[in-house]
Amino acid sequence: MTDLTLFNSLTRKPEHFTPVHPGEARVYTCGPTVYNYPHIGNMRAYVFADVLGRTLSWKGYKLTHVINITDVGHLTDDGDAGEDKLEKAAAERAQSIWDIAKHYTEAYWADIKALNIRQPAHWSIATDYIAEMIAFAESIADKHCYELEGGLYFDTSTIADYGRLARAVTEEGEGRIESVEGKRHAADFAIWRKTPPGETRQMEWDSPWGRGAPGWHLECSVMGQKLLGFPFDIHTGGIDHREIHHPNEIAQNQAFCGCGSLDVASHSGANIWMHNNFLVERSGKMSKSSGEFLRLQLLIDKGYHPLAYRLMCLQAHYRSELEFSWEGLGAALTRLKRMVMAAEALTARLDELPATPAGGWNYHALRVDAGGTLMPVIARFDAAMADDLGTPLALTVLEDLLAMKKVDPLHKAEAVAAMDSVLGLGLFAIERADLRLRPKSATITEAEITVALARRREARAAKDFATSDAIRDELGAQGVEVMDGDPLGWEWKL
RNA sequence: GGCCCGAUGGCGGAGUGGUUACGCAGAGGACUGCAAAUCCUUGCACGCCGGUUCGAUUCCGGCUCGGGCCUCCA
Repeated sequence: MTDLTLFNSLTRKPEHFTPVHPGEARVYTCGPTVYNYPHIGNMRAYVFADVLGRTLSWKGYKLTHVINITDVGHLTDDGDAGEDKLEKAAAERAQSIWDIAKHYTEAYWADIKALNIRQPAHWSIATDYIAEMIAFAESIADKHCYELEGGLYFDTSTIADYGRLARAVTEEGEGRIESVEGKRHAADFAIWRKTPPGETRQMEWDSPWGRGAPGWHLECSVMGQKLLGFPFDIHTGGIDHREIHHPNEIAQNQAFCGCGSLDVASHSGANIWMHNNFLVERSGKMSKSSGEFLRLQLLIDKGYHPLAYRLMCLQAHYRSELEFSWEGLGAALTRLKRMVMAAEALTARLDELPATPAGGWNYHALRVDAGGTLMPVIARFDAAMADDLGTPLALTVLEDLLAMKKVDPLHKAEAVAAMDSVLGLGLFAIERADLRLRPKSATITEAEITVALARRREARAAKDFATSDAIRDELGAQGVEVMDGDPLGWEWKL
């Protein structure tokens, strides 16, 4: 078994994974701010975090994964002149802020489920930790913070190596940020924001610095510390967080730990910081503020199975940008279909396999073919995943395995189940037929298709090919492709 | 303006100092009344200019182009 190597954004180097607590892996993932629907680019971050978690399980670690839900404190801009995203959404829709948060949290969870992302040990909701946030802030206030009209601010000059994760000093720049009056350094950020005099917010709490709400960066520090303890093993998030949010989170963690230098990585709160790159779309970046953005549900409405999108993510390395296109999604769907069909041939033997171990298959749990003929291919798969989550390569190994002839189907079924428990494509959970989603634009029902196909079968039996071809053309005009040699018989054309 | 990335076949996307994954699309074959689906086989690439080297797509420098961040974003 190959040692697990992960790329640490803090050192910008691949590092061997050594758990803080032997046999355990504790992972914190920056989750969504629930003021709007997640787009598919957002979801790439959770597919990545899920694959990381599954790989840690595969390596035999007992995983504790936390994903937070930000339902307060995230401003529309970082100049502190912005509004809270949740408050803004609530005002615009004349809804309770709690309803807004609930609605979008549930939409997010639906996407999580559709993408076969495993449930973390905790979904930590920011507003459940207000008291802890105040306590955390109090503990660092004297040494590292100062109070202004607007609230409590973190003085970034009080800690060493500020911004090291970002590899950039943002002190100067073009000065496009409207600076807050009295801030000592441009990079200083709000720990606690006071509600402006005369205003009332839907979400506000009393604190030693007045009635108000916590700063966005504070939440993650507090929930990570509370649920996983400092230092925990891995902190993940989108690459955008590498520049502002995570450096600020690290600064708070350093202050909390009473540590200075970042020479010891654990002083940042986590041993390894990992960031997934963006999903990009040629028409422009995936930005929520631009209005239009791609939701997973749109993909489904067009007839693509959500797991085709998961496969699309897995085809690229998490640290590479990934280009989204409908053609690319279609390619992933076709690839997934062929993998599912190859796996279907093995399902008859699944009952004979040992029960799936808690937490999924892992390298040590393989027993049917231990030391046997499939170990070389399993070792290749393991090496691919162990090398900083090499999913593109791991996929090719899985396909090699699926194509192998003359191997014991039972052994093969176990190996496929094991690899799939790492990649999470649900090869044994979905069937070829499940991939035939009905596009919303379809003008014909499945019942009508069945009737037409029955008529066509009669015509073919009577060797009346003119009629049978006419029926096929009619169906084709309605977006239905007839496939005589296929068990399904027909498919939607995308 | 500052900081940072990238440039691989038709598209997507790995990887490597010497034999360049893989997927989709394309081509040929099997099968089929035909077509599709499926299976098998297969053609096609490392931005430009220098340097290091026996040898560079891979290392170094420059150039061109593209992208990201320095407002919000995974």
